[in-house]
Amino acid sequence: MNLGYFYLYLVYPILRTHIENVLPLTDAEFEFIASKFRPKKFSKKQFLFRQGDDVPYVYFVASGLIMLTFDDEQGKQHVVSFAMEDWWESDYFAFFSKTKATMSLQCLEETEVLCISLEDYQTLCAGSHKIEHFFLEKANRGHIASQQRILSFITSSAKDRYERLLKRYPALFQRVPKTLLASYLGVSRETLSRFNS
Amino acid sequence: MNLGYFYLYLVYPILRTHIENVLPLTDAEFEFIASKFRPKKFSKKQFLFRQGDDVPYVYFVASGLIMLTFDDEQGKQHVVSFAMEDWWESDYFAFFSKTKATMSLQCLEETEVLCISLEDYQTLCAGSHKIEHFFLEKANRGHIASQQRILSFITSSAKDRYERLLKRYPALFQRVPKTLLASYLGVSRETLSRFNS
DNA sequence: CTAAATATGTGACATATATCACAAAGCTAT
DNA sequence: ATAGCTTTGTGATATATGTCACATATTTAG
Repeated sequence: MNLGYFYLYLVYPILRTHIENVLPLTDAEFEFIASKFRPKKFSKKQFLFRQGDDVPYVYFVASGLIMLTFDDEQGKQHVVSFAMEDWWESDYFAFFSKTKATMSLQCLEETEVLCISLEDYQTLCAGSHKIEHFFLEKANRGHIASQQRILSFITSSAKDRYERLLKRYPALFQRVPKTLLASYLGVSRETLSRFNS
Repeated sequence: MNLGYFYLYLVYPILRTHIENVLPLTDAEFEFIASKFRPKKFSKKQFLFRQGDDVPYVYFVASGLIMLTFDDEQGKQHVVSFAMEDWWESDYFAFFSKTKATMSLQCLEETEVLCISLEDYQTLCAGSHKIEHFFLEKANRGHIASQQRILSFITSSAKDRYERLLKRYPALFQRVPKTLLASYLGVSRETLSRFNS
């Protein structure tokens, strides 16, 4: 299979650049990796999967914006995380344990992803020390980022969390309705609105 | 080197059992792994490292109990996590990026650990596909656990978080002062005390 | 272009939690 | 056994945030 094939889809070079930020790859290595990823395109509001579904893939977001949400017993929706260009997302627990999703993954904009199944993920890791190392690196960074977010819940008021988010990801405030940002921050929409005054 | 050497320290079999919960190992493989870990013992209140120090190791807790804490600008201490028998802990960001610790790691009881340096960690991963896979598995589970905890901050009141913690880790309430549990839950000591009535 | 749906801002009030102060109980080291 | 430190509980009060209600602005679909 010719490497050129993958470049018909603009998403593949984005993945390659993303991986090579962590470690360099030969063309052959990338071709092997790319052969395990499938491109998919979703429209705004479409679900990649819903609570209760199987979780067939881990997703690499090449363009667009998606959110991971959890619906509680009272039917209230909570935003667990956003994922934009260059981020990985899934319900990792359900994906790895082959259980049903406890969360939903939904598009906030038209979004292009590259996705990989558990089987292909395992084949890839077994066949390439490098890519396994890359995924370890990503998992560690994800873990660290989560710990930072936990710390912000323990140490900061909602207003402080809001201001830090605004500073770090100003673009989010243009792209995401305030109701969802409020949910992500763990406050009511009304309280978040009042932070502006 | 004889495998028996490692078994002079009771901590090594604990590590082996722990790893074999994820994947089986031959004696030779475990010997290689064990050769990279050093046993250390700390007394109650002793610091494994403090905010501002280098973070020389990742720690596997064989016995005892430690906590990861963060001191904010006002000098207030916050508990980020507890780690008891069979858990891994460190300031992972500082460890991997070789920067100074943003958190402290301190013993709540006399504690025995096995620790590994970044250099040995990398040697281990480069030399054993299996152990790299094991660490990937751990990192993923850590990431998942953190996400669960974030979810509990977004969706639940302090009282609910308290009750869930009590149910899941009843032993903690015997082993850890309430002030520290309150900090871990992100509430004041007084509020936590009132949950009992 | 229009109607409906969605998103946002704000007042009034309820509730959860923090803070401060103090006393009692339990540990710890000599 | 004693003095001092740490831990815990609880009242009074302050503050942050949630909830409900409604008006207005903005976006979306036909």
